[in-house]
Amino acid sequence: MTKPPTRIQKRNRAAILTAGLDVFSKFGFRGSTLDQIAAAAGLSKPNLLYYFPSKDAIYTALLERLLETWLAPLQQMRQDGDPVQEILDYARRKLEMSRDYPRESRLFANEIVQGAPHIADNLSGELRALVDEKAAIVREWSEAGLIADVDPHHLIFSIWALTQHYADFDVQIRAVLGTDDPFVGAAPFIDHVMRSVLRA
Amino acid sequence: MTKPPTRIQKRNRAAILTAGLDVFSKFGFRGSTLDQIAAAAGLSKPNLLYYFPSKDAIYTALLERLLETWLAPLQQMRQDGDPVQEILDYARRKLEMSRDYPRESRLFANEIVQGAPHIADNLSGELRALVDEKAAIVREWSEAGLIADVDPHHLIFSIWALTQHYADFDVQIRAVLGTDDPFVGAAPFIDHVMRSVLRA
DNA sequence: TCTTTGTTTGACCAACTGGTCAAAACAACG
DNA sequence: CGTTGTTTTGACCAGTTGGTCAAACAAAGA
Repeated sequence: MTKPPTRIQKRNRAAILTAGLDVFSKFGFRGSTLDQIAAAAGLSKPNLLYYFPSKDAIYTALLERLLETWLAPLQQMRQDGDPVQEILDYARRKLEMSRDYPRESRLFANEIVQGAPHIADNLSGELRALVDEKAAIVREWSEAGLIADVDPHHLIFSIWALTQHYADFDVQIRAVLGTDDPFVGAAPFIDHVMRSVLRA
Repeated sequence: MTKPPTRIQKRNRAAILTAGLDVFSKFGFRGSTLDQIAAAAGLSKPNLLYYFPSKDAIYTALLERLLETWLAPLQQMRQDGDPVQEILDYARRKLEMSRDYPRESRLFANEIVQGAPHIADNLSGELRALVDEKAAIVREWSEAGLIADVDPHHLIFSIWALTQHYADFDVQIRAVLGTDDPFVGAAPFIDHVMRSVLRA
């Protein structure tokens, strides 16, 4: 029987997670220090460790919370509905995620690029199952001649790649474009790409 | 007047750079330790520091060497030549880079995702100039009606995203596909994407 | 008020990290 | 061989890092 969290617990846990997201997404797991996170959360380091047992626990909590929302855009893709529009909408939702949650995107990118040591199970479990399920739907659309004959898995990968790139490689894009907002022009371009690819 | 490197110097410097590439690409700059690199190179830590003055120097040397080869695929794109084929070939070369040099790709990805602290100058300098130059060529092709009317910068970004994704998110792709080789099927898919997008 | 429970902190620790240094070991060459 | 320059190493150091702990401090209910 676990006790309900007090006001202070709620506030401080939230502050720590926000601070952790800030720091971990910028420097990766090993590149981040408890002192940095504590400072960002406005707490002392021992106080931090009063709420979370370890650095790893903060990181893991963040990843778990992230994975929930991370798969939502794909989950919303429905078999009943206009195929092209469904895929276009998925790509749009995914791009919006990159735009609205770039820190989450980079946290995820850091984790994956470094070999996904904390979430390997999830990738070959939950994620794989979801992707396989949706890929089957796309395949049916293909076979029914409703969209072009494309590999469903690679189609999904291409949406991940195209959308996450704008959040993860943010610095590079801004440097090349010379703009402050890396997303300018991205939405119509990706829309055009997906439309072209799906055209039967 | 700098002396020419001895045999031993050549061998050890090369071993250190290889080891550094292995380690840095896996764990990022801060996540890697001199002990790891020394062990991977088969040297003691002080011996490592006999050849390179600091951890930073190894990392910087790697990045510099990398940037040279990293831009080559884009540099090879020529204005005289079939537009669609030139862009297709660029995408193909870029994908081959990801397949043949995944460690380099991840080293680069780690650096960029974490804000490119070591190569920010390069991005807004050399890289931007090259991209702008090639984007101008693509724009001319568009305006001449030789390819579809697409934003040249985003076209280049999409090639980066689509190709690098297979090296950088390697673990995720392998987990979802259940294969050992993340690149299976990637080449024809990307080819199809680019052809569709460029079709006028 | 007193007591209980929850919160915060300063001082501390052991392990690790990047880096130094002097001395030893080795290689090259006359 | 002996000398000279190169390479390697063990011992060491100061700063950082994740984490502990007892004690001080606040909240809140009885």
